Amino acid sequence: MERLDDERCSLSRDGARSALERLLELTEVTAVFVKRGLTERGLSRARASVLWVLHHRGPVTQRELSDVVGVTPRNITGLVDALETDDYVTRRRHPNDRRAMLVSLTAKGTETMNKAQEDFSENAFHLFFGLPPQELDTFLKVSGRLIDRVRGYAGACHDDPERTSPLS
Amino acid sequence: MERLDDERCSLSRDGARSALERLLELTEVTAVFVKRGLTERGLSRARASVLWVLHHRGPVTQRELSDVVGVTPRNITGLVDALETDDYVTRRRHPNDRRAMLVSLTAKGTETMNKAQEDFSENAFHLFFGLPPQELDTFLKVSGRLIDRVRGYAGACHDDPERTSPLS
DNA sequence: TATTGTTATACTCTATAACTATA
DNA sequence: TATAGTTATAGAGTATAACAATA
Repeated sequence: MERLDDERCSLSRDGARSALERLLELTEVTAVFVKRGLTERGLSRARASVLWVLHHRGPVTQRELSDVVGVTPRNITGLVDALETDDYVTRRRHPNDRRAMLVSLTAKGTETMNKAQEDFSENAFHLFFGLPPQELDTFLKVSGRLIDRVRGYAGACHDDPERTSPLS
Repeated sequence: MERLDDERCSLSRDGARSALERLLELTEVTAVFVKRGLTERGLSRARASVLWVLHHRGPVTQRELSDVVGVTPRNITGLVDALETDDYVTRRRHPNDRRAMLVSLTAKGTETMNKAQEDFSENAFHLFFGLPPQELDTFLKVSGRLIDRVRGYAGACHDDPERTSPLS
């Protein structure tokens, strides 16, 4: 914090490599952690993605689920089937378009997502508590920049901007 | 950088939540990026994990692959079958234990992993280039702390310390 | 014609359980 | 007995393709 950073182009090959290694490690442990939390609730990532979208957008058609979740309509049929069997969601016909199905959260589904959101906040607090605010700021700033860069040269093409769920 | 951080306990619920949201977004785009890179090489995550272990440990038994990669021996059989079909690895009998198989990289497998490692460094450099060194330091420091915390209260039990591959 | 959701089919990754051949 | 790897089987998630009902 004392050093003047007049060595701002000093990124070495090795430094870059170990930085990416650490980023991947962070990615890995986070993914394992998220998956573990979902498994404890009896949810897979794919099914949780569907619930997440329903929780934040309200009732939507399977077509929209397909677009937002990022899997084919065929797979949405399977995921909604499973979630319906477990009483997380219900299907009903769209009032204006008789081809389409409207998928909604049941009471159990809503309750599950509310609880999940509480636990999310709780976990977030424990995870970031005690970090010096300035370090947290820098972490968020760098994270944002990395996100932009990865998005940037990760194609800039077929990345659907609609897909913004933190679960998938 | 100028502010004295005498507000070091000021983490709000909202601040924590949005921090975790950003972390998950970073995790997500990184995972997508990694998967895309693997797909371009015709590799899945699971198969790449096996190649990664072989690249870093040399020929190992399927039992060891099972332990390190973190899937059942049955699945190692399947993954090695597929990698053998595609000429990435070969199987031979273990010289001292006729029950066991020794799995090794072929020339193609070695070449693939060398190229992957080059690309890894290349990507790392482009990803982190231009960041002020002090910001990068802070990012790595906070990342390390988050990794420790997630590992810490993500059970502290069934996390096998052998499983340290950045791919799985 | 185009779109919505489904049936049919297939591939990958994952797991458990039973079996074999060796230790 | 215990271990290494396999066969057998099952389930989840993914995909494409063909089809029915509707727009």
